[in-house]
Amino acid sequence: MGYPKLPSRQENFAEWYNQVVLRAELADYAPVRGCMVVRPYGWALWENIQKALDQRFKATGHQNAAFPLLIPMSFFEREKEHVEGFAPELAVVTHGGGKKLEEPLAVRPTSETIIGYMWSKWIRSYRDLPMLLNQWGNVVRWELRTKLFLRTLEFYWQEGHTAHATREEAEEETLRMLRVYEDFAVNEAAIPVIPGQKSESEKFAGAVHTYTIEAMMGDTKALQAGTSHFLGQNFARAFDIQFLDADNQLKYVWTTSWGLSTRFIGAIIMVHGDDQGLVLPPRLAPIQVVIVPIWRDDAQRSQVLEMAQRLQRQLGQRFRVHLDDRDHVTPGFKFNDWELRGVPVRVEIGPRDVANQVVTLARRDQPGKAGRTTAAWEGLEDRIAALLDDIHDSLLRRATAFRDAHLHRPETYDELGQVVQNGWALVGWCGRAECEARIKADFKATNRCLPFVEHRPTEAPTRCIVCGEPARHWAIFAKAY
RNA sequence: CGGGGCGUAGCUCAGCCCGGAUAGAGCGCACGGUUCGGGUCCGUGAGGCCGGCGGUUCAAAUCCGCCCGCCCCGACCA
Repeated sequence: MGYPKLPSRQENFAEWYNQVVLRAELADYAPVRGCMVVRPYGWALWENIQKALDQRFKATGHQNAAFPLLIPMSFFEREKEHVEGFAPELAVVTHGGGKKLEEPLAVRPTSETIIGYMWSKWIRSYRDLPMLLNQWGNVVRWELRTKLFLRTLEFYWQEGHTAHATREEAEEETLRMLRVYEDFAVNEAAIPVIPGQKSESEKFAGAVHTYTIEAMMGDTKALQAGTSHFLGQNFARAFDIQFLDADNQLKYVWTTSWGLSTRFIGAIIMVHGDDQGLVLPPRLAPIQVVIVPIWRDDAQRSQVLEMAQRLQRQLGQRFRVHLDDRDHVTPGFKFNDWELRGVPVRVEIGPRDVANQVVTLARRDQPGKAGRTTAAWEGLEDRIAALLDDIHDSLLRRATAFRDAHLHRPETYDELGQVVQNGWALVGWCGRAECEARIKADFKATNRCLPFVEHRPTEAPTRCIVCGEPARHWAIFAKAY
């Protein structure tokens, strides 16, 4: 009978997710609780994410660097809110080389402190600014409840860190990078996101304010898919990062940080996946085109394989192509297998196709007969290029329609409670933490963000959905990962 | 850390209540053949310290105690 079917997304979304990750061989559980191994297919996806982001970071003037994994414990105590936020989830090295260390070392949960420390040595003059750095690396946060990709004790990410001479410049940078994330999410991952500002209670520990891109998963829960923080002078003061400005005055720098992690892979899975498994956005898919040859006997086998290999070479010039020439599994098995792995386009070639100088194209976003067409060898590359773009567009359209269909504007507190059971609520909010806390306590929904202007109603909000006092913001409340 | 559940083959599980001899099934894996346009079929085979430690007993996967680990729900979170 082969493999058991995946649980459907409808019946058990959480289990569907786990099974997809494991069976598509994106990742596996590591021997330590809460840690994961990213398998080659998952890592290839991450590498494509890295490329797409890194290119954007370079284009906006950033350089990559690498700061160490181990940070003196005392660094975390220099910024009050930062230590309060991160102390509970620090992993600490107390011994080295068989001896107890004089000062324990924290395994970085994020690198503001060590980078701040280094900057205090490097930055002397306004001519040294802006300092625009990024690092690709891993961090450790001792989370209590973990889930593959979404929340693991160790995760991979990029963290950008910048220092500026003025507040305005730093604020601009914070928003610029949020928009870079938005552009990446939409144009590479086909994930529609709502950019916005985090409330006081949801912002990063040590930030003046935090911006986020929020994405709706297939079960309507929200996922913070990327964040950008304006850190003000908090870390500059904590680490004494001062520069001599053009006016000969000694000033503290203004800093930012922004990050996007392997969690984003979880977003890709949960936004696009279907009951057959993964559906990867074409621009990030490790394999964009898989060729499945079909034959009956040895004569057909050699004929079809030869053509399949030619196609592989030809298409390989423009796309990431894989030829599945395994001869111990049937074509039907391969169809299911590659659908599970989310490959956007499948090229089937059998004896009939060879005779007619055509192939059968199957698009992953439309499983079954609906997504199948016949295409001539002539001009196949252009045909596939157009198909990949079309798949990207339709994934984005589908995800946007889904999100909009589940983004509601409840009028009453009770309605809010209803709506967040299966969607997001866009409501007026007075800005007080008590009201946020009450929604969380009553409905398990949190304040995801105060959406930017293009994502809020044109009119001003009237009353806070909770207390009825005059509203100061439009806010999105939702259950979240 | 509080509440609930579960640890037997790579995976999913049966056996445990009511102790008994070489511990089973399906899938997966290996080999041979067959098949190949939607998860082929048949045969042969490999694979287990029954989570760990201790106790009860002539005898423990099975009964008792302690420990460890995992999953789900809460508190915490990229």
